[in-house]
Amino acid sequence: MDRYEQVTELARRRGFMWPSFELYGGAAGFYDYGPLGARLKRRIEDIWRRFFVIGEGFAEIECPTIGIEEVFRASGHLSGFSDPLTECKECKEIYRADHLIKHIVEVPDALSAEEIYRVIKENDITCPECGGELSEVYEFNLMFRTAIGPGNRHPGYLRPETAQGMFINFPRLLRYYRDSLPFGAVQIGRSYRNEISPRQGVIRLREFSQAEAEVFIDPRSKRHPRFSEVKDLRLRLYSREAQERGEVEEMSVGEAVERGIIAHEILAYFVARTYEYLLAVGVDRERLRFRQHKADEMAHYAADCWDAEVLLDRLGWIEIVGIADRTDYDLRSHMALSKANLSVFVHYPEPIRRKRVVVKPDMKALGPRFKGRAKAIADALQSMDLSNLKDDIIKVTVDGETYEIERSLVSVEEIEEEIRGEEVVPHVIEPSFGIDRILYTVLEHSYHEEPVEGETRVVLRFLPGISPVDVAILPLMDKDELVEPARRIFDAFRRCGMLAEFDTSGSIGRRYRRNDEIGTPYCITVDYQTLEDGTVTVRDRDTMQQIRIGEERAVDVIRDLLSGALCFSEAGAPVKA
RNA sequence: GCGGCUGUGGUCCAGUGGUUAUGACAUGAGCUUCCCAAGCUCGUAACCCGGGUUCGAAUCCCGGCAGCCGCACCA
Repeated sequence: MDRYEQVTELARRRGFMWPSFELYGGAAGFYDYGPLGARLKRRIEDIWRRFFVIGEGFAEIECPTIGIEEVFRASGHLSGFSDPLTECKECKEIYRADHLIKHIVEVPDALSAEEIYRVIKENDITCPECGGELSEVYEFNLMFRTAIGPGNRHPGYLRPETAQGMFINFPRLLRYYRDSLPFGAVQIGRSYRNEISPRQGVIRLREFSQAEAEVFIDPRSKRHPRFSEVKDLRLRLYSREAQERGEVEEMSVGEAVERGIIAHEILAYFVARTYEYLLAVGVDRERLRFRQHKADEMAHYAADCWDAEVLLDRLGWIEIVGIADRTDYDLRSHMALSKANLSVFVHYPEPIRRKRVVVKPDMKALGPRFKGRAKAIADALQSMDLSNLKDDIIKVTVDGETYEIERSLVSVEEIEEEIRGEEVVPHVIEPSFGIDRILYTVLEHSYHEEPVEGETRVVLRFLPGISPVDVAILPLMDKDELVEPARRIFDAFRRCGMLAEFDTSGSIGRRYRRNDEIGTPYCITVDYQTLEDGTVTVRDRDTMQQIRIGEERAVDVIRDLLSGALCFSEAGAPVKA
């Protein structure tokens, strides 16, 4: 059994996660989170909120998971998110149809399925494996399609990313942020991709959870005001050049920007915050690196892109976060299709005063004379170079026809104007997190086995605040005189909103092991001494050491231990082994 | 999707064309003043699904589903 198997087996058995629809034989690409997994996921998401919603001040929104066709036409998912496939009629092998005609057509991407099929036919292309005849080319789109309302007139698509919700709400968000850049909006939610063959448990799912931030910035400056907070963080970077050499470099974020390894401060800032977040949920620093996309693997619009990758036992280096500079691609696409103005008016610090020469056609005269064409002619006059306006008769050509205008009908004035700012289309920096992959990584990186008196102890070393259960309350034995005070303590925890478990079953040692296996950081045991002096023991998951504290302090001590305000060895009197 | 391997209680695994399908661990009840998976008693719990062959199928055959590995795919 390798680590992947051990972790997934534990996860299934103890209620973290398991394949969906097991009752009916299952369906690949779908996973359920059980009682512990759902809590763990919520905690991972809540820490994400602490970083990006609270820490960065990005507003969290929630949009439908079904989108209408226009959204995905603009985003490019309708055309670019599908692959043209063809199948060999003999050996049933499936090929990317566009790959088969690469040597004939320069840009196969531009062709429709029918056109690709025609090229295949005309060039007698056959199955590369067996030489058999190829089937018609069909589009396989990775988006799930459905119908909105009865009939098929309004197709809907399950969103393949949460990002579009932020883009299409840009005007509302901009108003919310009182018309000023930069600002960010985030969404945590489900996305859907109809993967051809999902594998590896929760690593490639057809329905998965993303946490995405879209940070709208002024494209004229890619500096970040809080860059100094992160510039000394040292990260493992696997840049394009480093990948050529095959070795990861460790350097500070500031150095990476100075040397031009990370494109700019803002991108680097979010790489750094991502690093801090991943450590905060329990990703192992030694098994984490940031890898830059190579030019050919980057989405065509992206200016630079860095993935956070983690090392997993069976699967190798896996992408768990992507941080991309999407430039203004998305907003411009939506502008083009929706005709809405998605730019922002940015004020200059000081208005710029500028002299300008303006051409003013005499519309009183031009209007009656040229009627419907007057506007076009006036526009043409205004866009003419001043040097052409010197003659007594000015010749203007509009739509192939030439008109003669007397010079007297055109006045030229020099005016001084004040320019207070300009319209910019914001660029977007997008940190995009795969929550399910992060959750699996946290499980695997937390998983430890250690020998204890000839037995193997399995411990999930979750960071405090991540573990699905905060504390377990255990009567030493299942006796009324011990159970009653233990219940009292248990209730106190519940009243304070902490996740406590109560367990009387089996020997005390067995219960400690059970809690180790699900990562409960502390166990409180009520024993016979509790009845005498009102103290209980607190046992630390990682060291298995114990201290004694007064029963009435239990809630406070555990809370402070979890928050890090208190250190275990100083929280109470040590218990002799 | 293709090819190979696999599918037995919650978990891991044994096994056979024929009565009531092994075992371990886990789990429930109980006993034991029990602090690191101890012991004892009793219990719960399984042959992936569908079809075929057969007097009889969990076992053989076919199909499906799922998992693993390889290929392809991975915006």
